[in-house]
Amino acid sequence: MTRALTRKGEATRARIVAGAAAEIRERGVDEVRLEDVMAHTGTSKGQLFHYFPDGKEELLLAVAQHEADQVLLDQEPMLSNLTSWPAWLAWRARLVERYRAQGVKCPLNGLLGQTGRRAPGAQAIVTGLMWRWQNAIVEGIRHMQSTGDIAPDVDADRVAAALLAGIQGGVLLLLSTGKTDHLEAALDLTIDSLRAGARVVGTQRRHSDD
Amino acid sequence: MTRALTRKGEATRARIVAGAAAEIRERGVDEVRLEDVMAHTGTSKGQLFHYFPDGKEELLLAVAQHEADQVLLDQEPMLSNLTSWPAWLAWRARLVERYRAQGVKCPLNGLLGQTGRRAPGAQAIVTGLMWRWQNAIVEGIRHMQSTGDIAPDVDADRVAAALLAGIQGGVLLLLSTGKTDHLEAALDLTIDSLRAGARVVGTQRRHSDD
DNA sequence: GCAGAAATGGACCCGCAAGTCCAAAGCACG
DNA sequence: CGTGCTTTGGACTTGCGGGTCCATTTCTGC
Repeated sequence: MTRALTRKGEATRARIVAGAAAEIRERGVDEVRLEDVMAHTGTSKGQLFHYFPDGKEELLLAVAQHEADQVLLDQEPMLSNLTSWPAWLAWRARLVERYRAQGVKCPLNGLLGQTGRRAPGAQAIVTGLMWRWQNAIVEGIRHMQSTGDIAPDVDADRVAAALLAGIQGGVLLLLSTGKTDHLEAALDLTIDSLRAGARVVGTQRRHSDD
Repeated sequence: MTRALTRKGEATRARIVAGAAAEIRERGVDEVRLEDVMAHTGTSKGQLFHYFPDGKEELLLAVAQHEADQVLLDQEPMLSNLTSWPAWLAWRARLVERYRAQGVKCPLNGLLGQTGRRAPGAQAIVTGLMWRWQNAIVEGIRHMQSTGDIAPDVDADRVAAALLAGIQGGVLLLLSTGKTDHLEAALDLTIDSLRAGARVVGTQRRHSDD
C-alpha cells in the first residue's frame, strides 16, 4: 500500500508534517484548519489529500508520531546516558530548560487530550512514547545500581514509574500555572531519594552478582 | 447580571450541567454536540441558550467548574483530615480506587486539554483546583509536622508540589496505559519518603551539595 | 384571574472547514 | 520525445452544528 514517493514527494510530505506540527504546537489542535497548514507550508488542498488520503486524521497521526519522537530526541544524549550523578543532573536541567522555554505550547497536550479522542492510533503513540521514556529511566537506574551509586534494593521500575508520573504531572501543571515549580520539585525529590538511598543502605558496596 | 431564576429554572440549569458533564466524561468534549446534551437532558435548544446565553462556551465553563469541585469532593473527608498515617493511607486508597473506577473517563482530560484552549476562564478553574488541592496536602504535611510524625525540616510546599505532580502524572498515565501503576508508585514513594524522613531526622544529614 | 416575567419548543439560518474532483504541470525512463 | 506515473492547484460540494428567533406555555405575585 505504500505509494511510490519520489524524492520530491517525500520532501513535501515531510514539510507538511513539520509545518502542521509547528502550527499545532502554537495554536492547539482544534484551532488549526487544513487551510492554515496549507498557508503555512505553501501547499494546496490537493497535496494534503494526496499525501494523507484519510485526511486530517491521518495527518494528525503523523504529526503525533513526529512530536512523540521529538520529545525523546530533545532529551538526548542525556536520557540515554544516565550513568553518573552529574549526568542525571544534566538531564534534569535539560528537561526543565526545555519545558520552561516551551511554556504552554505543549505537544503532549495536543497528543493526549485532543488527538487521543479522534484518532484511535494516537493512544498507541502516546503509550509507546511513555514506554520508551520510562525504559530509558529504568536503564539509568539499573546502571547506577551496577556502579553502586544506587542501592541494589531499589525497585527500578517502581521508581521510574513514579518519576515519569512526576514529570508528566509537572508538565501538566506547567500548563496551567506557567511555573516549572512542580516539575522541578518532582524531579529533585525523586532524584534525591535515589541518591539518599545509596547512603542509607549503609554499605557502600560494589555489586556484580545479585 | 444574574437573571432571576425560579426554583424550576435552577433545577433545569443544574440538570443541564450535570447531564452535559456526564456526556463529556463519557465521550470527550469535542464529541459532544449541543444536540446530545439536549437529548440526554430532555431539554430544547431554547433552554440551553436561555440558561447559557453565551452558548457552548459558557456551558463548558459551568461544566468545568462542576467537575473541578467534584474532584475535590470525591476525596473528602480524607483530604481535609490528613492527620495521621492511617488517614494518609485512607486518602491514598480513595484516590486509587476512584481513578481506577473512572478509568479513561477523566474530567481533567477535558478540563485542561480541551476546554482550556477555547474558554480562557477554564485555565483559571484548573489553576484554582490545583491550588486548593495542593493546599490541602500542605495542610496535611504541616499537621503531621506539628505532631512530630514528619520531620520539621521537610519543605511542605515542595513535597506537596511534587506529590501533586505525581498524582496528576499518574492519572495522565492511567489514561494511556489503563493501569494505576504510575499513580500508585508516585503516591507510595512520596508518602514513604515523608514517613522515612521522621526517622532519619537528625542523624542523617541532607545533602545540599551543588 | 390577570399582567408580566420566566420557561420551553423547535423551526430556521448561516458560516465554516473537511473532503471531492478534475485538469494541468512536472518528471522519470525507455 | 512520448507515455504514464506522480505532483500540484484550486474550484466546488456538502454536512454539520452552533447560534438566532419567535410563538407558546407555565409560573409568580397581587
